[in-house]
Amino acid sequence: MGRKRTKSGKIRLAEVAELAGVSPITASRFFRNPEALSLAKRTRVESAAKELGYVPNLAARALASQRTEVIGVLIPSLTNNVFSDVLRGIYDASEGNRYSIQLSNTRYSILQEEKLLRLFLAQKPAGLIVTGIDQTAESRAMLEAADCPIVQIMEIGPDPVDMMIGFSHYDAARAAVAHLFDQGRRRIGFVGARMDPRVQRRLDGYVSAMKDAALFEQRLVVTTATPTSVTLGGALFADLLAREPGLDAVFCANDDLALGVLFECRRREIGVPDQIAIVGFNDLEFMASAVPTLTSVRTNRYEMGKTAATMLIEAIDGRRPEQPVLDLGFKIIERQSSMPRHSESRPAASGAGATANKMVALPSGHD
Amino acid sequence: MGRKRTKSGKIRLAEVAELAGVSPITASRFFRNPEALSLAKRTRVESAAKELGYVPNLAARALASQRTEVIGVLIPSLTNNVFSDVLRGIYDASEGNRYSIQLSNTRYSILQEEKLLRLFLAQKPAGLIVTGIDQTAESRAMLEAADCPIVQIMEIGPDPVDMMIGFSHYDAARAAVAHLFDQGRRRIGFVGARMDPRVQRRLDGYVSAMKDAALFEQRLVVTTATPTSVTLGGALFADLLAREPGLDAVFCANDDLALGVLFECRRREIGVPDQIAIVGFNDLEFMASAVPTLTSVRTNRYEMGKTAATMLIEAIDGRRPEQPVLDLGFKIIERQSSMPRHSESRPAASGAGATANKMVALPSGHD
DNA sequence: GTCGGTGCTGGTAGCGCTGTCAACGTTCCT
DNA sequence: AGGAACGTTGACAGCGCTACCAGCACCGAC
Repeated sequence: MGRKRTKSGKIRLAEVAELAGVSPITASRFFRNPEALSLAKRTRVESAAKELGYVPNLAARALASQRTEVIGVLIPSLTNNVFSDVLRGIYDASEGNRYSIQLSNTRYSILQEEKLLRLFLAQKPAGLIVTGIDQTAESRAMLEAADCPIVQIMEIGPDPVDMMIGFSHYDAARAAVAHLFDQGRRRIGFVGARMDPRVQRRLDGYVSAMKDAALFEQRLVVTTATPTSVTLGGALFADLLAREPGLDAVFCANDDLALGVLFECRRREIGVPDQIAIVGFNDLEFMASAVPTLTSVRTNRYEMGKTAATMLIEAIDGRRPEQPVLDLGFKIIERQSSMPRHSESRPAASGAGATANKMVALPSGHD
Repeated sequence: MGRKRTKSGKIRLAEVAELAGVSPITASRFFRNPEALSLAKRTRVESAAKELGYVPNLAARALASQRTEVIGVLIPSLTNNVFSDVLRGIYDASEGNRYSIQLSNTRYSILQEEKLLRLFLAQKPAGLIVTGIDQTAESRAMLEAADCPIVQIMEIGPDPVDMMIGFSHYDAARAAVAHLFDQGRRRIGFVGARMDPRVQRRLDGYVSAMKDAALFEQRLVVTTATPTSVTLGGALFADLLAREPGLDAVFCANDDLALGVLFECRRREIGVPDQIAIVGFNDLEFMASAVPTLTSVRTNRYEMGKTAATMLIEAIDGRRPEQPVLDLGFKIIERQSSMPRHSESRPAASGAGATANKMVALPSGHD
């Protein structure tokens, strides 16, 4: 392989123990439960380990202890910004403790998820983070039978496998539509892509809110199974507009689509919000910076990942949370794109950068 | 933990061997090197394994064989879109074979990188993917001494540790500036954030191109160590404009900044490209969809990740690539934002969505 | 003074798999 | 026909660590 072959710089636990003048078992305990040692031995082992640069062999530990210190994470996409925030939270929370993250991408396929789950479970993970609540029956059964704590993330539902953290996409969508009603909008379109279960529930929320107001029409809904993108937002909006020229607002299932809609409006010289209001979903960073600034539903993605991993680790360590289901909520961040029609839609020419920055500094979404 | 405790559904290799009527070693070989078995035994072991639902115990395998089937990946950011594309490539390439990805986030700190490297190396990974060429001396030494193939990604340099795949950020930046020269621009500003080594090399490329044309001035450069964002792009551009009102183009170190600049121009009613041309870097999806569409330097991020992982796995399996350093190149994707001044800057009102889509379908950047 | 409890420590015995090497049967060559 | 060469198989001996349980010292309680 062209690479040097080291003798595998093996410093074993036994060597540490020898240098410290204790038995290997005592040394082992030092790494797993230092409080169980007398102070004298603890310091002896500690300095011996440091002196030798000892690093435990995880494979041996896993084999002997019949469990790993791996947290399996199943997410449906690596591309979606939403998941990169969640992941960052998970990785941040797992830092500094002994657990390591094993990530797998289900690509929005519950069959793939089932396969990966089987793989994970076979290695006896310390814990599992899975996305959503729509598993196959088989997956569900495996999760129920799993001998480790499990957190379902991204949304909440009535029947948690174990723990659960997220928010109601249905309620969030209803709130977004209610906001548009408040702004005097009536003919509100829905634009959605990928149509995974969570987007579907956003659609359901939109439909129910529209029906409650007796404003629902099927032609107001444009969706596709295609993965989301900014460009796609523009294309779907074009479709929507062709079907319903009297449109006065669009609720987009995510922010990329919303940005695409905004660009398409600009292309067609449709005033935002004067002619059409736009509301996105997730409140990605650019929403506060667009012109006009774009209203969105803020979701606490980083916090979700971080809390999920923290809860999971606590549970692994035997400290189960008092509250296994956590609703992180959401927050409508009202910006220019959904202001009432007669308000001025464009900010003063200069100093607008400051305006955008001010939007970013709005009260954070931890509701 | 409130979870059922299974008896740990252990089907050992020995049981498979017994059912198949062979020795455990033969069964073991079946999973590692099936060609070494006679066809009869191979099928016997195969069906026995399937019948019992055998899943190998990776910990035991790692312990006995003194090596893992883990590929360590060190990247500086989980937030940055650029890395999510690279990661996706890496994960895609690692699918279907027996290697699993272990990801760690250095957060743009080479000290953190060194720490993580030490951690990884202690577990004897099968291979390593590290970002960039700017390691600490200590890290470099560890990499040199490592007993596994290593791929450095994201850029190429003169002194690979082992394998290397990327492109020259310096050349790419020079090409971007040359493109702006071609379009008749002279007072070209540079906007950069985070200023990690690769952004720094883009700046170096910009500076050298500007100096070659005797057009360089320090005040044309605005940078910050702050992490990048769309909003930040607007703010940095505002700074730049205050320093140099005669500006006629901006080269942005990434696309988020470029989008921020575009929005800021819109806010200030500065025509793009009539007054100011904008060029971004990476060619994220939204660049083709913005209004006007935004010129960018296309980089082959997904391919980079995928190829890196593929090369690495091949090398692990003993098939080292003939060419250990791979330059994936880049490509200037010329769009409206950098058209010459006198051309019409806005497309026809309708059908522009199609235009944007056409841009997306341009010949791919495999130079 | 003996007893049981508590805190700490150590010995024994694997966890499930694979590296090494020897041995076997078969084929091919001379 | 004999032997070497090859392909295939199996026995043995751990990999480095920890679970389990026993043992020791020391304590206070009866």
